[in-house]
This record gives sequence, structure tokens and C-alpha cells, in this order.
Amino acid sequence: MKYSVMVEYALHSLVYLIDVPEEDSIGIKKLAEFQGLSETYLSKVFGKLAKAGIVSSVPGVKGGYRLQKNPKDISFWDVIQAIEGHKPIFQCKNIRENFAYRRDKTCDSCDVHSICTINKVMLEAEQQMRDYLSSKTLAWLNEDLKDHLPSERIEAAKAFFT
Amino acid sequence: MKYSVMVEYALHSLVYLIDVPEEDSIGIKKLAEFQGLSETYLSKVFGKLAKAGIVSSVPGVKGGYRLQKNPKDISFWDVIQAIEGHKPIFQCKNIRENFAYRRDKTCDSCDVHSICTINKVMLEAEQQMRDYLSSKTLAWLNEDLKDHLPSERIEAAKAFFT
DNA sequence: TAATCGTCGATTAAATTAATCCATGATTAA
DNA sequence: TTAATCATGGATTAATTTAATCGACGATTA
Ligand code: FES
Ligand code: FES
Repeated sequence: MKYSVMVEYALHSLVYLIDVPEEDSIGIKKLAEFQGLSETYLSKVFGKLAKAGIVSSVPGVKGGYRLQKNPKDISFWDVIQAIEGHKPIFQCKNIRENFAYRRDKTCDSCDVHSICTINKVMLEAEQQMRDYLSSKTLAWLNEDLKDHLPSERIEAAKAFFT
Repeated sequence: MKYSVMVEYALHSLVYLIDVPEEDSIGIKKLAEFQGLSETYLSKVFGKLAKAGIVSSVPGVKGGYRLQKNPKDISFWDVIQAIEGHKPIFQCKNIRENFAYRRDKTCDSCDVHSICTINKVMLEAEQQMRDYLSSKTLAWLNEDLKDHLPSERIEAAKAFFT
């Protein structure tokens, strides 16, 4: 049970897009090289981010990606959802459907409408996580990095991408 | 990204162990049959629950499983951890280790000690979920079911297992 | 002593994830 | 106008994980 590495690739890569000017963009090649990632695989990641409306693409030479929304409107959760899709973490296979009293037709219309308490708890738990993740935005992340990272590192990265 | 079905199997199966007397136990065969599950696979599930100290086993004919702890001391989270292990949901592969400035030895001892902000946020988010899941116990679940399930259904299940 | 039940390890099958390859189309610069 | 650069998408492959089965073993009871 774990998130795919795409999530780590996505979040780390997006960091470098936060401060790029409206007109500019950064290509997959540079992002992959700087971070030591597979170029082709990272392009799949950005395909998903683009489809979710988080980034927009600039085709052709000198092209690349830029943020499509304000960094304060892009949350960690948005990114995760773009990568992992909308299915809940807990997979309820509705095992009650095969319970003895249903197989035996003892109780024909039982349970069909009510949601299983166990599933409900799991959904609520996931919601807790989602709320937290939704409260952390790329803008917040940028501020945090500015505070905690040596400025020469930030400058070096910025220099690499221009 | 999802929990294995074992979690659903485990939580649903444990329901039927909550009210069994200290001396008694329920076998895999009955649990599997009642719920329409694979007998051998469910036994793997209970192997994990036993290893985690959630249930204890009674070998031999007329044997089976019973709870090893008070239902109010067994939380949803305990069960999930017994099944899924202790690894966090978000897999941080430490991609910073391969960043350009590290490969180029520009900054030899960079980052080794600091924990990545992104990873930190993910860990905190998971903690939110964990807290919620830890607050829901089998004892609570039992009460909830008593309130929301038709009593004849509960009785029928109880009858099946005795 | 034979049938029942949990335990463990090996095995298999299916599904998912990680990653690569290739073909295509847009864009810019020579 | 052409060649190089870049995103896009589909197909493919390899590795890993999950789901499920099988068979052998030891404990227990009737
Ligand atoms: S039926 Fe799926 S969790 Fe209860
Ligand atoms: S290095 Fe793994 S999340 Fe930052």
C-alpha cells in the first residue's frame, strides 16, 4: 500500500515551476537531468499534471511546462489526485453482497442501500488526510523552502533552469 | 494506490469475534463460509492478525480464533497495521540524493541530515488519518452496529457461529 | 487413530507500477 | 524550407505486489 513514485517526482518537479515568469517554461529534459530522473517517465508524470489542469505545456523547441494556476491554488492533494486518480485508498469490494443470508435469499433486499459502517469509517479517515493535504499549497511550500533552504542552493537551481 | 482486500476481510471478520465468550472461538471455515470468502486466503489474514497480537489461535479440532485484547483496545489502525505493515503510504525514494549538485559534488554534505519538507508534509498528513483510525475501536464498531443493524440480522449471525 | 483445525512455505496467476521505445505533430532557429 | 527540439500518446517490457491456491506438518479432540 503506497503512492507511486510519480507523486514524489511530481511534487519535487513542481517546485522549480513556482517562480518561473508567466511567459517562460521549463522543459522535461532539464527537470529530469537536474533531479537525476528518467526523462521519458517524467514526461508521463507531466502528462497527468497537464490533463488535470495543474500545468500547461508549450510545444516545440524552447517549449516546456509552466503552472496553469496560481501556486496558492495548487495543493498537495490536487497533485496527488492528478497522479493517482479519484479512487479511495480503501477498496471496499462490497463483500456483504456474498454474505450467507444474501446467497440464501433469506433477506432479499438487505443492505443494498445502507453504506457499510466499516467503509464509512475508512472514507472519513481518508478525508482527514485529504483535508490536511488540501491545506498545503505550492505557495506555502515555496515560502517554507525559502525559510529553510540555504539561499545559494535556491539560486543555483534557479540558475540551472534559465 | 489502495489497501489490500485483506483489510476489508479482517475488519469484517473481526466483527464476529467481538462478542464471543473468553473460552470460545470461531474457526476460519465458518468465517469464510458465512462471508463467502476464500478459506485459505482468509487464514493468511488471521495469521497476520495473530502475529500482531490482535487475535489468539486455538489449534486442533473445535479450534479457531478469539480476540486477544479487549475490543476497546483494538482500533481500526491496529488492524490495518497488522495487515499492511509499518511502512508509510508515501514512498520517499530520497530523490534528492541524485540531484545535480550532489552528483557534481558541488555540495558534499548537503541535505544529509535535514528531512525533505515534502516528505514531512506527507508524513503529517498520514498521521491525521492514523489518528482518526486509532480513535475508532472494535468496541465502538460493535455499538454502532447494534444501533444501526436490524437485531434479527445480528441474532442470525450469532446463531450461525454457535 | 482418524478427522479437524491452525501454521508455514512454496507456488501460481493476475494486476499494477516503473520504465523504455517509437512514431507523430508543433515550434523555433538556421 | 529544413533540421533540430520539444511535448504527446500508444505500445511494449520488466519488475513488483497482490490475490489466491496447494500441500505438508503439528496440535487437538472425539
Ligand atoms: S462491505 Fe466493504 S467494507 Fe463493509
Ligand atoms: S526527497 Fe523524497 S519527498 Fe523529498
